[in-house]
Amino acid sequence: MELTRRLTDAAEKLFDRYGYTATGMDRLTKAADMSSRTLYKHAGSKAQLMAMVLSERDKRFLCRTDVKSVEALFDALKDWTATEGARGCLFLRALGETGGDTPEITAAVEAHKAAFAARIGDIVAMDIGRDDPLLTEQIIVLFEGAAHAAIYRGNGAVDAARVAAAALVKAART
Amino acid sequence: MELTRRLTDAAEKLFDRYGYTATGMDRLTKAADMSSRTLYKHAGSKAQLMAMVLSERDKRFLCRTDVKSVEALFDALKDWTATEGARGCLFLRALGETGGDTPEITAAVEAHKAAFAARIGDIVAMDIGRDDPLLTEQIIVLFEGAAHAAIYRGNGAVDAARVAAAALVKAART
DNA sequence: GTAAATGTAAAACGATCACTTTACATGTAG
DNA sequence: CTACATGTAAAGTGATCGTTTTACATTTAC
Repeated sequence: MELTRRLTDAAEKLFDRYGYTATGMDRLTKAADMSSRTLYKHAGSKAQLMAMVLSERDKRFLCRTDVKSVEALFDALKDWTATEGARGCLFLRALGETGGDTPEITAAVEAHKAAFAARIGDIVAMDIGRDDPLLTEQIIVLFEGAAHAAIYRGNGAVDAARVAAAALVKAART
Repeated sequence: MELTRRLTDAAEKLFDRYGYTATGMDRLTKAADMSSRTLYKHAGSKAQLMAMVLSERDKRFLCRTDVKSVEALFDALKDWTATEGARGCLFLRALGETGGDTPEITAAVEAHKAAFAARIGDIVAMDIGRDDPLLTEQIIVLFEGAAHAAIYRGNGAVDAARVAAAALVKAART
């Protein structure tokens, strides 16, 4: 549906820019250019709308990080922040704003983070030719850290993360 | 003032647990056991209250990370999450919830992150005997990443970060 | 031709928001 | 004795919250 896509696209921008709780439904209806009746017919509730937004974002993230090396992963992160800005992980922010008390949101965050961790594990395995749980955890930490440190440190944080990741990968390969 | 401390302590817990925007003033007055009149006399506004909370938290953070080595830094992080839980950086969460549009909060976050980066720089310098901007940036990223990945990966994220940090420090020392 | 589906605009819902005010109690300093 | 500072409880401020409803227009399908 074109309407649903228009809604989730507008909602993602507003939630990301102003926060989930601080974004009111009237602002959402205006941005998506639809009546509140239609919004509720398509989304059900504000929490479900956020869950839809997170699900779309998860898909987009997995597309953008469909890469074969750890270095390419951090290039992808740099692309992301360049095109969409660096405001931290929208999933963790939504979880924090709702205290984990909103089931739809909590479920969407858990699904994304599981997929994210699996994706990193795959990239690490492709890069060094075998599974490596510790290196995977370290790359997860470096990626998450770069995404959040970039908020106040800028691109330098992503660069530092990539260099660190490359050193760890090199050490793991030998 | 004992009252002010009682207020900021209660507010920090509520903001951390439920989020800044989702925490109402009546919940705050009840938790601090004071009238709203007294709350406003001491805090001025909700945004100023959050700024006070962040300022207190900044002090506590700097006390807890008054260490001399990078390894001790990650031990301190593990202590922190063990005693206070892992819900991500309250400063970045407050910034995200307000979209950077609340001056008192934005200022408190910037002050803390500047102090944090300086602290990491000091620890790195003490550990390897000289300044190292790249290593400092990498430790910032690892610390920030461990704090956020710990939300969904648990203590393993902090352990992985410490091991990675130790390897980077060792490489920088030789 | 008519009924269902899908949309709009706009009013109304009760609840809650951050914040202020009124009215009153208490201790304390000049 | 008085005056002020500091606190409480509770009602009231207008605005905004997420959500539902009413009333009506348009398109699609049998």
